[in-house]
Amino acid sequence: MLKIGELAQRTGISRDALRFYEKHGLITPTARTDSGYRLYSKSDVLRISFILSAKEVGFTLNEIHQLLELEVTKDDKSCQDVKQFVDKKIQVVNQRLTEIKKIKQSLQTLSNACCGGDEPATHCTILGALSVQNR
Amino acid sequence: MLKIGELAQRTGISRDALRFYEKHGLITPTARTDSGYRLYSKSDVLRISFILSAKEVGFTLNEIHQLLELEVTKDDKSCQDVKQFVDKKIQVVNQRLTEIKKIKQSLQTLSNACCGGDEPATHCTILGALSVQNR
DNA sequence: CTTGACTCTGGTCTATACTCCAGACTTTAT
DNA sequence: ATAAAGTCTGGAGTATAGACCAGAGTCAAG
Repeated sequence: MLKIGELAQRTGISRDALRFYEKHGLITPTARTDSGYRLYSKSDVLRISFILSAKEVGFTLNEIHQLLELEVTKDDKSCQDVKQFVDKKIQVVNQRLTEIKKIKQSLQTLSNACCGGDEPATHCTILGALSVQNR
Repeated sequence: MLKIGELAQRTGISRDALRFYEKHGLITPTARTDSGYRLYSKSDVLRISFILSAKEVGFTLNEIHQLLELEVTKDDKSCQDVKQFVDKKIQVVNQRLTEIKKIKQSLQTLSNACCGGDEPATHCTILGALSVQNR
């Protein structure tokens, strides 16, 4: 079990941020010491790394909270709800995937354009590179 | 040439946001009318759509500003700088791409897990699905 | 030629996601 | 056993990305 400082170091996020996430229901330490110190387990580490990944790609803490809350139960009705919610999120993720690939292409084109590259000079700004993609 | 309201409608972003972007140097209207109304051209529309894409995938306005400022000149030195900056960004984008693919996989696994799916019940939360990916 | 829709600048306000104290308690190292 | 380092709660402060409003000017239609 890790104390908050150790977890902070391991995940590269601040203690304050960890407490902030807790306050907003994204994570709860697995246990507390008698004196009230937070204790985090391996699954807490996994949870944090999910939060970081999701944040990285543009989900808000609120959305991440919703994702983490998802749990398919035996109840058919709630299952349908979850599936619907998840499928909507998959669409969002797909959209995001497309956008980021376009941006990557643009950056790549830009990187290749000069410094001995053989691309014409019109690619020499990000927008130039982008509009090449769009043709 | 479009007035601010028309551009807002076309891009789905508010007038206020457009003026905000202008204040922070992300975009400048191509022209102004004698009375001071902003006038936007086609390239402004392209610029906006780049800003939106980049925002979508998690770049801050500040980073987007840097991306838009990039311009490879004839000067070799500045060219090296630009290439270095862009290559760093490409790494970031690649990282983001990996993260988002992992998240997509997890969502997909979750979506398949129940409602008649044949995945075992351990996949029934996003973290369950994610840890399956990690195996 | 006026009324309603649009735009201008400048300013305040809000939500999100933290960061940074303060004052008190706990743990660790010497 | 005491000093330094770490942790606690609660609250104030900050950066980002706008939203919203006021008061004034502008434009298009009837």
